[in-house]
Amino acid sequence: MSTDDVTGRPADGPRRRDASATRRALLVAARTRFTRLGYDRTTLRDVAADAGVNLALVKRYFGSKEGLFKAALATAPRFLGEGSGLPRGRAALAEALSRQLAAGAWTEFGEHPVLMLLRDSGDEQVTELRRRALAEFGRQVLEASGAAPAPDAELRAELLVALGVGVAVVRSAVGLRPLADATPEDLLGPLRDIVEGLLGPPSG
Amino acid sequence: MSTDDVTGRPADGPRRRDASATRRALLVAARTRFTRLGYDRTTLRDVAADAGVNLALVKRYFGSKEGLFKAALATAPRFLGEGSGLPRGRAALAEALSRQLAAGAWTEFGEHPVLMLLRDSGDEQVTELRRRALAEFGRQVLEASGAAPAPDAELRAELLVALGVGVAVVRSAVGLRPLADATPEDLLGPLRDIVEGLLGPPSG
DNA sequence: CCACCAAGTAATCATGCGTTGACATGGTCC
DNA sequence: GGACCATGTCAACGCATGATTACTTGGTGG
Repeated sequence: MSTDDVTGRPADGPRRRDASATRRALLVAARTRFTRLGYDRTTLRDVAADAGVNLALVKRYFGSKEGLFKAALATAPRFLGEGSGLPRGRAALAEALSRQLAAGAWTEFGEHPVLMLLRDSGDEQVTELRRRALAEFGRQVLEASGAAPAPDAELRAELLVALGVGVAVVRSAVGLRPLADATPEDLLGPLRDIVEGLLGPPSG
Repeated sequence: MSTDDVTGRPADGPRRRDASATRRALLVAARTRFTRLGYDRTTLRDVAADAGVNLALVKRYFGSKEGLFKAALATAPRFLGEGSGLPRGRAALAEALSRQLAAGAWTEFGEHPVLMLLRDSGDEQVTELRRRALAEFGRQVLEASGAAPAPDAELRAELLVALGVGVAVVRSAVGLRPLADATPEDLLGPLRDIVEGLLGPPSG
C-alpha cells in the first residue's frame, strides 16, 4: 500500500527526545492520512514515516491504531462554529456555511475535516461520536436560525447538516465540478437561497 | 474481521453448476458487503460465504477483488431517474427526491445505493466512474428543473446532488435522528422548499 | 560522575487476506 | 460410453500490516 508523502512533513530540525512533539507529529500525520485515505488504507508505518518517528511509538503514546484514530478524531473541529457557536441570523448562517465549505486551507487534515468525521474504523463507539458531533451541529443550526417552533424544525436543521456533509464529500472526495471549484462567493448566493427556502422567509 | 451474515443469503435450493446463478449470487453478496462495509473491510471469503460459493470462483468470474467491485458498482442504479430520467417540474423533482432518499427497501444493497457509489477501492478509474455518475445526475436535475440559463444553474443543480449524497450518508451511515427516521412524507415539504429556494420560484 | 527512567530503536511475531495453480466433477455431444 | 470442457474444490503461498518484545540511548537529579 504505502502511499508516500501524503503530508509535507514539517521537515523538523534535529528535535530529539521530545515526547509531546512526537505525540503531536503523530497526530498531525494521522489526521492527514485518516482524512484522505480513511481508516483501513492508513497504515501505521506510513503515519510513523510521515511523522519521522518510530513505528513502536504509536503503541507507546496511543496504545493502538484505534487509539490513534480516536485521538485524531477528538481533534476534529466541531465542523462549524468551532465551539463558539454559529452566528445568529440566516444570512450570517449562509455565509458561515459557504466559507467553511469552500475553505481550502485544511492543512491539518489535508481535506475537509468533515471527512475525518465520516471515516469509519468499524468501532461502534466511533459511530456514536460521529452521530453526536453532527447532532450537535444540527442543534447549533437550529438555534442560530431563530427557528420557528415548527414540528419539523429539527428535521430541517438536519437537512442543512446533510447538505454540509454532502458538499464536503462531493467537493473533497468526488471532485465534482463546478461544485469542487466554487469559491465562497460562488456558494453564498445559492446557499442563502437554500437556507431561506428551508428555514422560511428571512428573519435576521 | 469476518462479520457474519450481513445478507440473508437466498437459502438457495440445490442449484448445481449454474454459472450465471453463481455470478449473480456473488454480485448480490458483494453489493451488500461493499455498500455496508466499504471496499477494504469486505473480504472475498465473506462474500463467497454469503453467496454460498467457493472463494476461488470470484477469480474465475471477476478476475480479482477489484473486478468484482467494479462489476458491483456497474449494477448501481443511476441513483435517481434510474435511466428513465427525472420527472419534469420542481414539485415532481422534490417528490422523486424524497422517495428515493427515504426508501427503505434496498435489499440488493443493504443500504442506500449511493453509498455503494461512494465506496472507494483506491482505484482512480473508480473515482472517475463515480464522478461521472454524479455529474450525470446533476445534468438530469438541471434538465428536469426547467432551469433558467443562469450562469450558476449548474452549480445549483450540483448542490442538489450534494444534498442527496449528504442525506443518504447521514441517514444510512450516520443514523442521525430525526433525519434517519423520516418518511417520504416527512421529507417532501422541506425538500420542496429547498428545491424552490435553490432553483427559483415554481415553474412546473 | 553515576544511576535511573523516559524516549526511542530494531527485529520479530502472528494473522488475515488476495491470489494462485493443481485437481475433482458434472454434464453434454459425438 | 467416452472424450472434453465448463464448473467447482482444495490447499497453499506470499505479502502487508498491526502488535509486541527486548534492547539502546540520552538526559536529568542526586
